[in-house]
Amino acid sequence: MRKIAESTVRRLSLYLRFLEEFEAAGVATVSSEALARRGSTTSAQVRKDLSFFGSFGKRGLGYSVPELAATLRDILGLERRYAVAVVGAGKVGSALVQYRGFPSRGFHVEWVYDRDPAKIGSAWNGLRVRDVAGLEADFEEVAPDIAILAVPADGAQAVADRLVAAGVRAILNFAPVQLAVPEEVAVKNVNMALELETLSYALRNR
Amino acid sequence: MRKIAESTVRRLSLYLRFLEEFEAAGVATVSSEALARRGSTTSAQVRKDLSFFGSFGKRGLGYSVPELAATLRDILGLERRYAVAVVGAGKVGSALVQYRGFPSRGFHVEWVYDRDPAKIGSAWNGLRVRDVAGLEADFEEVAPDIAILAVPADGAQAVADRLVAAGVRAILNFAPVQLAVPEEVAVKNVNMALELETLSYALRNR
DNA sequence: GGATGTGAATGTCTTCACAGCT
DNA sequence: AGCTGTGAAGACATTCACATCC
Repeated sequence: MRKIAESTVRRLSLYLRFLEEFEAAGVATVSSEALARRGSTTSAQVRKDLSFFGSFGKRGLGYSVPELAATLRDILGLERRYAVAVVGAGKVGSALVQYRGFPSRGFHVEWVYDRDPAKIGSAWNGLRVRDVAGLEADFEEVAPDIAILAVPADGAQAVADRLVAAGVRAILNFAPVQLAVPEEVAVKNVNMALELETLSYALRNR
Repeated sequence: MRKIAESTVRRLSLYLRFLEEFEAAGVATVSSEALARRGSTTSAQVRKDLSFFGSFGKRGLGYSVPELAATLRDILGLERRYAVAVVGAGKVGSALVQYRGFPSRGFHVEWVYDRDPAKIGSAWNGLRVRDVAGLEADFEEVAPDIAILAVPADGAQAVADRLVAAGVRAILNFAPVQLAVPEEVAVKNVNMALELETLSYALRNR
């Protein structure tokens, strides 16, 4: 398949959200124009984004809401279940473990790790916090599909190395460091200070 | 000033981080090539990013680490202090209130709001959780420079409207909704489910 | 009639490559 | 000699505009 831009994938993900809203509101079909308005983009952008993957609409009519939603779920790989491990049982980890938006989209946190003996063994939203030292042993049979890294900056690379060695192929990284990983591993960084800094720049230049 | 791409601003923010690391390590000058390696980009990209704002290096030598760091702080508007309000005292709000990376970069959380009477009045990291109903009154004299919106999706737009009316010009939005705000207000969205979905897509297509 | 799907045009971002300064 | 700063080229993304189909 031709390489698809990250920005396109993000928009598809947004479109799916809007479609789910339309579906909940009982709307049966939707035009590229309506989707565009909802996501502050243009109808041409919507159609172009979809056209990379096929043609899913009916001319003169628009798109069937449930059909397009199913198609997008398929494109994004959301028809399946993902087992997720959260490493780092601090405040960020805590927020992620009980984040409501995850299970409904197929992301299920099944492991929580920390290295602090005071936290290990405690129950978190029905999950026992495990010792990060046992990570490799735990993943011997089943590794998580996705690991969420929510440890302090200084330990992040070491944990990432171990996750990769244990078979993890996707990491959502909350630590403010640039992880070095083999190219077959997908990494997405979320850096809150950096987001605030882009706001700072925006404030200054308007 | 010419309009600068968001991607450029994000990279500048990263470069600043790397410069601070170099500074801590006692490195006095750095080449565009060294910065590029650190941030997995190219030396041409680094130089081009900087060139939008001026010329800060010495040919044959590179950039003075402390000087370039100061320049970037200036460009990003980080030489000043930002007063931040967090609205929504759930797990995400909690993580943000005590996030270590903020104060060192000039972002100071000074207000925390919720609408749950059980939470209002409790102390959070030295801050009293306030009733969101009193937001307008609290901001009459001084409004926060930046508001972080960490409330559930259904209440987010209403709170955003009130924040804007109260004078807030920048919002970091954690609610999974597309906020409608006047164009003079800067909004950055952080959507964790969406990040996982881009990982899902990446996993599927490799 | 009305909205899609898509080449072509335009606009934006990144990379190249080298003149010019230290 | 080494590395910056920058026009020009190239790659990529968005928008236009219209033929096509329901």
